[in-house]
Amino acid sequence: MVLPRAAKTQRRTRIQEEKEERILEAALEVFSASGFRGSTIDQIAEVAGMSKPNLLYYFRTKEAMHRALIDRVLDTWLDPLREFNAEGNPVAEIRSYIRRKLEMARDFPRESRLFANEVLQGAPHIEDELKGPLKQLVDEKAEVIRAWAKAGKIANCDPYHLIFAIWSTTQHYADFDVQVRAVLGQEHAGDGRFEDAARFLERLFVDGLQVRE
Amino acid sequence: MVLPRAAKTQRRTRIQEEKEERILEAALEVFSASGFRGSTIDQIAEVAGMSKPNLLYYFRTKEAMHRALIDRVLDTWLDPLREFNAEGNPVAEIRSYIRRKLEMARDFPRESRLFANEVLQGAPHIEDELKGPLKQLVDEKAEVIRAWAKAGKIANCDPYHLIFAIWSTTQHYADFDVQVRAVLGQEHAGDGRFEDAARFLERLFVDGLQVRE
DNA sequence: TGTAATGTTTACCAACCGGTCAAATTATCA
DNA sequence: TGATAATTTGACCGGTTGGTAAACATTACA
Repeated sequence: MVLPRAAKTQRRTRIQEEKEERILEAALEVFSASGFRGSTIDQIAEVAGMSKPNLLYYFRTKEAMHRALIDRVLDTWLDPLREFNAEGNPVAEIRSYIRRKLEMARDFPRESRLFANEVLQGAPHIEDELKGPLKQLVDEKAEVIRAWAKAGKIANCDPYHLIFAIWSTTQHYADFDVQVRAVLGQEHAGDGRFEDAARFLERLFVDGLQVRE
Repeated sequence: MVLPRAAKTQRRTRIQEEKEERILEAALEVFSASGFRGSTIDQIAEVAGMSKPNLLYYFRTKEAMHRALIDRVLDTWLDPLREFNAEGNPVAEIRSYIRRKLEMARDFPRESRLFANEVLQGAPHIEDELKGPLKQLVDEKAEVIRAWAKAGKIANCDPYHLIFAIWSTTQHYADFDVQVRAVLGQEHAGDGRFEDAARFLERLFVDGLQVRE
């Protein structure tokens, strides 16, 4: 009998886990570099070191691979925002949020580009995630920031646009890496630009959010 | 005789100008939404209301269309940075730069996404522009900012990362529009988010760059 | 060990895609 | 107006792409 995909939902064998892992890793590599439409199953198969039909044995369609990848990565991607703590010191919380986001841009640029590609092209596959879990989480943290501002702990500012500003400035170093490198030139070959960025951004946001007399 | 593309370089007829205009407009629409690889000539042809071979009569290849589009748009896109004036008041200059960039994100989001798509996927077609004209312009303006900082007119900060921060925060509202809308929800249906963003960003950068005692 | 389920591959298909060609149509201008 | 050049189109081509069918190989397990 051939009931591969149906059986999978019941119990996963060692082989299944290994292969699905390898496929998703390869899919991340390819999708993040070329976007959904720009990527081909053959490319992913080659990176994964498997044949195309073999990939399609584990994921019925290209879309299914993409979806599985999104689902797996989205949670991790939002972790830094989740750690945002209402009880902590506001300035320290914002500072460490920036730092964590920058570390992710440095260490997981493919994940960042995966979402950037997706959102840039109208988010055809993740609309629900944006309007659901993402919005919910941001609403919650925005409320925290608003409370801080009301209590006079930080300057009065629009919490949503603050979050957007932190997202955009930090993810910029992953998504637009080529541009950043091109502008900075050869002398910033290593990871030094991330430290420079951290210094600049922490200062910008901390000073920019200081309560003005 | 059929010498279409050769003749074009000598003098352009009314029809040629009109059609090339229509094609590039359609190309902007399609390329900005799907990236280079994700776009097809058929899509562009349909948007332009012309047949595919007709398009290829004016632009020999898909790449030629893309290149012509990039060349046409890049100059306009860098205009706000060019207007950055060394003689002006530093805070006012930065403030109006932010404002102009935000206006462009609002009024020309397709142009922004065109470049975002390109850079995100490794800038395969605009590498030269990034390392040449763009870097040159940024170097020049970075020097201006550095001089301001040295003269104590603004806080001491890395001028390159300041420019990156302004780019990323403003272009975010064009490139990640879907996400911004999803998070803000229906209540921000109109262009109000741009005014909120302007208020927030101007204040963030102005206060963040104030000279600290 | 045998056998049924799981995993892999080869060969293939229909749709799509970038691009060509030659014929047909339209504009230009002497 | 007529001839010549410029423009437009339909038919087509070879290569690619997402996906399938079925034969073959391997694993798990009674």
